[in-house]
Amino acid sequence: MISNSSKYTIKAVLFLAINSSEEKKIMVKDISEPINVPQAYIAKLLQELAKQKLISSTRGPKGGFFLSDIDKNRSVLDIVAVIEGERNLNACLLSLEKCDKNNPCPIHYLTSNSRNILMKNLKQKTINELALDVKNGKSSLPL
Amino acid sequence: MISNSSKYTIKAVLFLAINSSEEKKIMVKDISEPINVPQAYIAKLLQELAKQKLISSTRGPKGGFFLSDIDKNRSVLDIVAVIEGERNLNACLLSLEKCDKNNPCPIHYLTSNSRNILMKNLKQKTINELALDVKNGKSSLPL
DNA sequence: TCTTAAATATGATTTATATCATATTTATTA
DNA sequence: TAATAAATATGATATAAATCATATTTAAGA
Repeated sequence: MISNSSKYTIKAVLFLAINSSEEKKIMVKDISEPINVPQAYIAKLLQELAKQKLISSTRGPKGGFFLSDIDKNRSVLDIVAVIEGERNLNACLLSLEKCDKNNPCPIHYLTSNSRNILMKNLKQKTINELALDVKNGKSSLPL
Repeated sequence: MISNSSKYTIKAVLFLAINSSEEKKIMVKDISEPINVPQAYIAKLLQELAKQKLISSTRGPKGGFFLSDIDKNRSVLDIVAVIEGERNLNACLLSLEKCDKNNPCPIHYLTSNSRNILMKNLKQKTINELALDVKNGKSSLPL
């Protein structure tokens, strides 16, 4: 359900939230090293996010990636959804076929509450809040 | 975190729980078709479960797979753990590195409660209970 | 004890995901 | 406006997961 790509992406976006701003753009090579993800790989992921307007970027000298205020107020789910695609996110963790309350598969009730909680959490939390947690020592890097 | 293989395996084991017994063994080919999983693939998964003593089997004519009473009282988690391996199960859904309450990663609290609930559910529910749900119309096949 | 029907063991192939490489476009600055 | 430094676009390669193929072992029954 959640791929490595999503994890890498969250790392990178969180790094941008903590370290970048409109005035302080960061190059791919200066992101990949501290978050410990291959440069070419995270570049591809960040490019996709930029294309989807979830993060910001400019080309050329002095260019790089950064988060605008709008970007920082995106939810973690927004990020994950772009990487995973909506369909994968909406599939149950374990569930066998399309199923719902009216027509539950045998393990629907083993997975649905867990899944709903995860989705709610990811939807409520903004990138900015994640960054604040780190700054306040509530959670810790290195990633 | 949870692979296709686990889903297929749950389908097959549940099918066995409903349809097999010590006296009524079922061949791979008669399992793969109704649960809609390639024969050679589900064969490999069932063989692994048999090796780990989570399901029962005998070779030769009149042979096949079946669930003993002990098998039926295994938890869903027991099955999934064999297929996924313990390490993958214990990794957070999204989490970045090894993290826990004392040293939470930035998204630890977005994922841990969801994960704990899933694990608890999978651990509590037995194969037999799943089969009963189907028989009582609480959940529905086809898988 | 021979034949047959089943699981088992092993490994090959395919497909998807992750990773790497490179040419192109764009923005800055001299 | 030329040189440079960055993202972007595209596609190639490597690795892992899923799927397929086949030879071997075991048990039943004639």
